This record gives sequence, C-alpha cells and structure tokens, in this order.
Amino acid sequence: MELTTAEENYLKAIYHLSEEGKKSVSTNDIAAAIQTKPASVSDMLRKLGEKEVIQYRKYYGLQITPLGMRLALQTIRKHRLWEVFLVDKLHFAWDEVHEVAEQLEHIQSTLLIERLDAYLNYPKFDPHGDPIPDAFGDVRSRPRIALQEMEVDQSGQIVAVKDSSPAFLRYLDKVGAYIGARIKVLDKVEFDGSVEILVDQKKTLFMSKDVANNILVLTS
Amino acid sequence: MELTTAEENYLKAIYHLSEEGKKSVSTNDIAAAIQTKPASVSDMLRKLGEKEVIQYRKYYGLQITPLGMRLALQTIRKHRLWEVFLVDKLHFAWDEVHEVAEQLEHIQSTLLIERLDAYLNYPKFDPHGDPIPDAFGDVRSRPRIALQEMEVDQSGQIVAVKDSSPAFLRYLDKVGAYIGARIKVLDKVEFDGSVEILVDQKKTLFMSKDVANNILVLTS
DNA sequence: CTTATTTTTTAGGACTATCTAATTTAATTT
DNA sequence: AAATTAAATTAGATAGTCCTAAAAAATAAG
Repeated sequence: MELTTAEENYLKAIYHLSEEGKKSVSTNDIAAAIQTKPASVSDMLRKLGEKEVIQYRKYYGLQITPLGMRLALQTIRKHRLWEVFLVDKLHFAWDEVHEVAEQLEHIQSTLLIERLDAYLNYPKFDPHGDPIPDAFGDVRSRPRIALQEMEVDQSGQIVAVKDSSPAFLRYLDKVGAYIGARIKVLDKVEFDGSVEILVDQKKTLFMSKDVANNILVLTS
Repeated sequence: MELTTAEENYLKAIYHLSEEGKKSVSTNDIAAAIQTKPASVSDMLRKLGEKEVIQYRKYYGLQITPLGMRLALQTIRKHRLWEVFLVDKLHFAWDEVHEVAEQLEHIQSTLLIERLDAYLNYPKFDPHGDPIPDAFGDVRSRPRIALQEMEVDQSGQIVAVKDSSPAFLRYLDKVGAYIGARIKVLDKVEFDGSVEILVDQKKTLFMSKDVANNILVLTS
C-alpha cells in the first residue's frame, strides 16, 4: 500500500487530531490543520476511505483503521528521526527543523530509515521531546504532565511542549527552559496561575499560566 | 525561480545529455533518459522554454540557458552530496544510493544543503568519482580517460564510471575494481580490445572492451 | 526530387490535488 | 416542530504531469 505525499499529510493530521481532541475529527479541523479548504478535505476523505486507511461515513465522521494508524506512525517516525538528524548532526536549532522534516518524511526507502535510526543511535525522543515510534509503530511514551499541574516543591524534567510554534520555541530557548532541563516548582501564584521554577538548580524563572500549560514535564 | 520536481528531473537529464558531447539534445534522447514518452517531453520543453531555463525552438532543438545551467548544477550538487552522505555515513553500497538520492535531491532548503556539505567536510567528488559542484555551480573536474584508452604499462586511479547501472556497479565491486583503486595496464589484446590490468599491485584482472570503456581513470 | 521513414508536436484524455460556489445534511435555536 | 445556522459534500474549474493516437515537420532513401 502506497500513499501519495498529500495522502500521508492528511493521514498524519488526522492521527494527530485524534490523539489530541479524543472525540471525532471534523472536516473543518483537518482543513485548519493542513491549511486547506473543507471541500478538498471531503474529497480526500473519500479517497482515504477507499484505500481503507480510515473508516468514513459522510456527514457522520471518521475513524483511523489499524492500517491507517500503522502508516501514520511510520510517517511520524520518519519525521522525528529526521528532526533528530537535523539537530544532532547538522546543528539546526530545534525551531528550524519542522519545515525541512516535513519534506524529508516523505522520502521512500525502508533501508534509509533503518540506517538513519542506527546512525542516530536509536533515539527514543525527538528534539521536542516527542516519542519516536519504532519500526513496528509502537510508541513508549513516558507519563508526563503539564508544568502547570505540578505541585510546589515537585521536581521533574522538561520532555516536550504542546505548542511547538517557532515563536514559543524561541521564547523557551531564550529563558533557558530547553528540552531536558531539570526543574523544580518553587511557587505557584493562586490568582493568575503563574508558576515560579528553578532551572538546573541555578536559575529561577517566572512563567505565565499559558506558558506553563504548554510545557510537559516528566515528574520524578 | 522555483522548479517542480518533474521540471528539475527534465533539466538535469538535459544537462547530462548535453555534457555527453552530444551536439544537440533530442526529444527522443530525453524521453529515453527519464523513461517517459516523447509526447510528454515536448510538453515539458515548451514549459521549460517559458520559464527560460532552456531556449527552445520546436522541431529545431534546444539549448540550456545560463539560468538553466545554474539550476541543473544545483540539483546535481544536492544529488551528489546526498550520495556521499548515504555511503560515508549510512554505509550504503555505492550501487544502492541512486534511487534514494533521486528523491533527496528535490528537498528544498539552502540551509540544509550548506550544513550537509559542511558535515561531510566539503567533499569534492561523489562515491562514483563524479565532481560535486560548489554552491555557485562551479565544477573542478580532473582530466580523465577511459581505461580502454590507456597504454600498456600506464598507471592510474579509477575515479568514475560512465555507466552507473546497479548491475555494472555490482560487477565492479565483485571483481574489486572499486572507485579509488590504483591500477596498471599489463596488456591490451588487439583483436577484441580487451585489457589486462593489475589492481592495487596484487590482483590481475581481464576486462572486455565494453567494460574498460565504461571506467574512467585519472592517469598519473 | 519525390517518396518513405523517423522525429517531433498537437489533440484529446486520465488522474491527482486543489479551489469557489452551490447544495445537502446535521445541529441548534426558538 | 419549524426555522435558522453551521458543517459537510458535490459540482464544476484549473493546473500539473502523464498517456495514446493522429498530424506535421524534418531527414533519409531511392
């Protein structure tokens, strides 16, 4: 079963949306996610339905099939491995990788991706802290919570961000809250939900509720 | 100026065909080179003419413009850099790289290609011995001749092949005539044009005229 | 120097992916 | 329950790339 680049992009978007929203994924949601028009989405859903990567009943909604899930995870695996390559080997900043990885993820070669995986030393997480599915599509994600939900005095390690827009990533880099940073919650301000944290046992930092909500922490 | 993947492939083929000493490049030649039909080529030539990467007068022939030359060399540069990456870093065999490099060469990102070049230590030749154009499209190619044209007792180093089909590359690997091998011509058989050579000062080898014609040697 | 052959181009489809505009269905409001 | 609004789908175009079959132009042969 082979998918075109466009089909892969739709399927990936559908996968991500179903992981987040939990309820059913709407045509409009997909259109917004991949910056296209709902009419184009309807067209594509019909095709993806025919290819049996989703189960689709028009006007009623859709569900990814096990086949579709496998294919989506394959694409995500490729995307994240390339991100690791770009950051670890080519010294891209972690907010510069997305656009290029979007292209690289569509290169078709099983051998290439296996070799790349080995060359990168079988990384388990990408530069944003998101887990990299293995060759069989299995993902071992560590339990993690939003920084905003941590208790005072609780420690942990920043492992991912929900919002990975370049602006947000640059902000994080600037204040030193990179992926992998060890943090401890010093205080939580009741009335505005902002948080004071200690980064790497040396730097204290204030974060608004919104920012703290976008940072995922592996607690310890 | 941006070219589509298909346009890049046509332009690359045109460039290669005009380099091969052919006076003018024919529609049929191009069709054969990229495995398509002459009708499709005519279509594309009109478009490439409109984009001014070639000068095209129907029924009369074509010529690459300086712009087209620059763009073709950019694609070739990307292709060859990726080949170096695949062989040097991911340990692909030199006869496995072509198909994947054909895909990778179309990834669009100037930053990526500059970083890759640096990461590979600014290689000047790809695994087949072909020169890698620099970022400005300049190529410094070493003078080289076909093995078939060498004199008895003349020495040299295998630096490239004309025919880079997987079958031929596998054959070369098998007999030990890899790129970089130092060779010396021991004898040339008059009546069939075959050649006897010494590889790396230890192994003697017979080659048919056809094979010897496909191997390029940097003489010393 | 005509005729035959080869090469090249055009004409007319097919397929993918996109769009706008119109229509249909579902959901919400009154 | 009917009317209104929102969401989703279809219809009909466009653009890119490819195809087959037919026509036109250039080249080769008698």
